[in-house]
Amino acid sequence: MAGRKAAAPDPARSLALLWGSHTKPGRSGLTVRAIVDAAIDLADVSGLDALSMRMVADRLKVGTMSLYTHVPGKGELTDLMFDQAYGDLYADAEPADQPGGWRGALEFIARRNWDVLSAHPWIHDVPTVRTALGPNITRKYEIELRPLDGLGLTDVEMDSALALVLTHVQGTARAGAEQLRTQRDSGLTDQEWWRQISPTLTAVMSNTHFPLAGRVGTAVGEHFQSALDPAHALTFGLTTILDGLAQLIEGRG
Amino acid sequence: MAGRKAAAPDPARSLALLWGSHTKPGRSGLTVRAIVDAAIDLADVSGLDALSMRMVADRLKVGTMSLYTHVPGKGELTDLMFDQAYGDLYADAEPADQPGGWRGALEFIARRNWDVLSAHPWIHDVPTVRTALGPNITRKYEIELRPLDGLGLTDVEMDSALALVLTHVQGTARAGAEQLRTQRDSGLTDQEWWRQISPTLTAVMSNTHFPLAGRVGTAVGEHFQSALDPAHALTFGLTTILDGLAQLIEGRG
DNA sequence: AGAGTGTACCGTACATTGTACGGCTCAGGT
DNA sequence: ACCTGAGCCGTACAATGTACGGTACACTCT
Repeated sequence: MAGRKAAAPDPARSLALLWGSHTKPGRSGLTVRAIVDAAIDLADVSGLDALSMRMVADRLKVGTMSLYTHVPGKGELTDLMFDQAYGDLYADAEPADQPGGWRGALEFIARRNWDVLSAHPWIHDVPTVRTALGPNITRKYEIELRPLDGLGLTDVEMDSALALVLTHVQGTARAGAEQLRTQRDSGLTDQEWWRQISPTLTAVMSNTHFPLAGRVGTAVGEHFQSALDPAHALTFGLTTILDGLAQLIEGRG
Repeated sequence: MAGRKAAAPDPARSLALLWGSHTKPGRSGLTVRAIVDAAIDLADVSGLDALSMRMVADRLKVGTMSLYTHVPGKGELTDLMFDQAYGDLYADAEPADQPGGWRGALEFIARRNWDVLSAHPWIHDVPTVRTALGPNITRKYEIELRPLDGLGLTDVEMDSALALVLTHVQGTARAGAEQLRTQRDSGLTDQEWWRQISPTLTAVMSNTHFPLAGRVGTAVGEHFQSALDPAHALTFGLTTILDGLAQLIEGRG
C-alpha cells in the first residue's frame, strides 16, 4: 500500500457510521450510502487493491477529497462495504426454516455465504476480526446461531460449530477467487497454463521424482480439468464436517 | 498497490528460479538465496505489504535496482519466499512415521503447518494457486499424501481430504494472524478494546436486540477472554473433520 | 433583506510504492 | 591493452491515500 499509511480505522468512528442512518444528503447529493454502493460496485469488478478513492469519486462525479467529508478514510470505507455486502443475505429465507434440521440449515448457511463471497470476492481482503460489529453482521450471527440452539450443545460449542463451517466456506471460496483472478490476469485457463509450463517443469525436476504427488496430481487434474475444483472442495468438506458434527450432537442428544 | 502494476509473475521464469541452484554470487556477493532470506526476515516482522524492494536492498546494502538483476520483480520474489518458507517443514520427522495411524499423521500435518503459518504470517497474503510448484512445496505434497495412501480412498479423495485439513488450518491461522496484527496495530488487547467500544455499542444498538447473539457472544468472550481463540478453533475443527473422515474411511476399509 | 457562520466540497501537495530506462564499472577473454 | 557482456545502480515516473488550506453554498439571526 502506498501513500500515508492508511491509518488503522478508528473503532468508535466506524461504529457510529455503521449504525448510523446514512441518509442525510449533502448539498451535492453525496451520501455515505452512495459512496459505499459505488465502492462495492467497483470492487466487485476490480478487487480491493485496485479500488482507489479517486475511482470512487470519479464514479460519483465529485472531487476526490469530498469523500472524506462523509467517510474518515479507506479503512472505514471497507468496514462499511463489508457490512453492507451482507445486507440481504437472509432477506427472503432463514436457515432455521429450511428442511433437514440443523444439517439442512447449515448447508443453507454454507451455500448463502458461498454466494456472497462469489459475488464480492474482495471480502477476502477485508481485515475483519474486530470490525465485524455492524448491524448486518450482527443480525447474520443471530440468525445463523438459531438452528444450533436447543440441540444440547453449549454456547461455546454452538459458536465453534458455526465458525468451523464458515471458515471452511471462506477458505474454499478464497481459493476459488484466487483461481479466477489468476485466470483473468494471465488470460490463460488452468489447462492452457499447464500445457505451457509442463515441458519446463518436467525438464527442471527430471532428476528428482515424486511418485505419489505425480499420481494423485494427475488424477485430480484429469478429473476436474484443473488443479482444484472449489465447488467440489466445498461439498466434500461440508459433508465431512457435518458428519463430524453429527457425532458431537448425537453424543449430547 | 502503487507504482507499475506489479505485473503478474512470469510462470516459466518463476519455475526456473524456483528449481535453480541460487548459488552463483555476483560481484558484490549478491545471491537469489540471500535476497529471499532477507525478504523473509523483513516480512516476518512487518508483513508483506510493508515489505518493499527498497527495504530488502537496504538490508543487503546494495542499490534497489540491483535486486532486479537476480529477481524479475516482487511477484516472483514472493513466490520464492513462499517455497522457501516450507523448506524444512518435515526435515526432522515425517507424518507417516507418527503414531496414531492416518489420524495421528493428519494431526501432525496440521500442527506443523500451523507452526509455519504462525512463524510467517505473510504467507496468507501470497497468491498461491498456480505458483505452488517449487521443489519444497512439491515435496511437501508428496510427504503429506503418504499417510493417506492405502486406506481405500481414491486418488481424488486423498487430495480432497488433505486439502480439507490444510484449508482448515490456513483459515484458523489466518484469523489468528489478523487478531495479532490488529492488537499490535492498535496497541489494545481484545479486552481493552472491548471495554473501550462497549458503551458506544450498547448505546447505538439500544433499540434492536439480538438475544442469541448476545448470549453466545458473551459466553465465548468470558470463556476465552476474546471474541475468538484460534488454538481452540484449530483443535475443535480438526477433531470434527477427522471424525468425519473416519466415517468415510471406515466405509471403504 | 443583509450579514454572519458552519459545513460541504475540492485543488494541490507530498511521501511512498514498483519498476523502466539508460549509464557506469568491473571481470575475464582475446 | 582492449573489448565485451553482465552486475550494479541513480534517476524518473505513474499511482496511491490523505493532510492542508481554501472556496462556496445553505442556513440562522438580526
